[in-house]
Amino acid sequence: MAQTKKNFDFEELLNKHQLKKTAPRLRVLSMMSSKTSATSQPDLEEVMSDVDRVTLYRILTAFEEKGIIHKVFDLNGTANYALCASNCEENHHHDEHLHFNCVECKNVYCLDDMHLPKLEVPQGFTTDGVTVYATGTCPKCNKKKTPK
Amino acid sequence: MAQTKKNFDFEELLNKHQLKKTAPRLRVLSMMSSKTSATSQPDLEEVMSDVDRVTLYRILTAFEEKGIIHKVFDLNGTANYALCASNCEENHHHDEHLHFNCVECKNVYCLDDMHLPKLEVPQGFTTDGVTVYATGTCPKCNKKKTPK
DNA sequence: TTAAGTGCAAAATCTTTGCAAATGT
DNA sequence: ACATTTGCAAAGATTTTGCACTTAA
Repeated sequence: MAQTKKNFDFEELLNKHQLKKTAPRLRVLSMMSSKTSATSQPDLEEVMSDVDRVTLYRILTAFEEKGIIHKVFDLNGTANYALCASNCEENHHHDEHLHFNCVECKNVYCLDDMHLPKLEVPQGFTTDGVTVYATGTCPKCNKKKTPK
Repeated sequence: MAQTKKNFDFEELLNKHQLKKTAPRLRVLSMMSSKTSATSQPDLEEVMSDVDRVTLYRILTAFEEKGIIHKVFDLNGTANYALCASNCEENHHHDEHLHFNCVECKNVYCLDDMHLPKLEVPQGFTTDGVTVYATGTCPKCNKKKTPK
C-alpha cells in the first residue's frame, strides 16, 4: 500500500466525495499526484492557464473542504497544495509532517514519513499540532551544485 | 540583558539604521515591543488606521530590510511581524525559533528561548534552517477556558 | 432532466508605484 | 537646505461574488 494515488483512482476519489469528474478537476489531481513536492498556486495557474482562474480557486477550495488536498504556506507566504494522505478527513487535516522548502527551486516537499521530535513548550501553552518547516536544498538541487 | 527593547531605545535603533525618527515608525516599534506575540498585519493596520496604508507597507519593508523586524507567516498565510532579537543582521535573520500560533486568539508567539530538537531529514536533503510552528492554545486563552 | 460546475463580468481586496507636499536633521 | 518620508492617486494583482450557460450523471 505504498502509493495509493494512481491515475485510475481519481474517478473513485471524486465519486467518494460527491464531486463530478470534470476535466479541470482531473488535471489538478493528475498534476499533484505526478509530483513529489507540493504544487504552488502560481505553478498551478500556469499549467492550468486555459481554465478560468475562478474555476481553479473553486476547485482548490472544494478539494480542501473535502479533505482531498491540503494547503500549506511556504516561507514566502505562497500557498502550496498537495494531495492528502489517506488519513485526512473532511475539514480535519493531518498535516503534521515535515515541510521542506528548497531555497533553490522553491519546491515544498511534504515528508510524511519523518518522525517529528517531541516538542517542549513553556508553562501554560498547550499544543495540538506541530508543523515543521525546514529550509535547505533538496536532492535534485544538491546534485546540480555538485555536478561530479 | 533580559529585555533589550525599551521605549527609549527606539531612537537609537532608528539612528543606527539611518532611519529618521518619525511618528509612525515609533508607533510601530512601540506597538511591537509592547506585545509578547508577533503582530499581524491586519492588527497593525487597525491600530495605525490613521496613517496611510502605503506608509505602513513601506515602514515594514524598510524595517525588515534593515533587520529590525522579521516577518513570519502564520498558518493562515497572514503576515505577522516581530522585533528581531539583537543577533539579527541586515538581510540575514535568525528566526529559527518556535512560532506558536494560538487557535483561539490567532496570536503568534515567538518563543525565542526554546531549544529546538535536532531534525532528521531524508538522504539527499541538506537543511540550513528550521522553523517550527506549533498550534494550540496560549496561556491567556487557556485561562479563559478554565475560569477556575 | 437537473443539480453541479464552468466561464465571464464585475466588485472587493490587497499590494505596488510615481510624484508632490511635508518633515526630520 | 536637502535628502527622507509621508500622503494621495492610480495602476496592478489577487480573491470573491453573481449569474447565465454548459455538462456530468
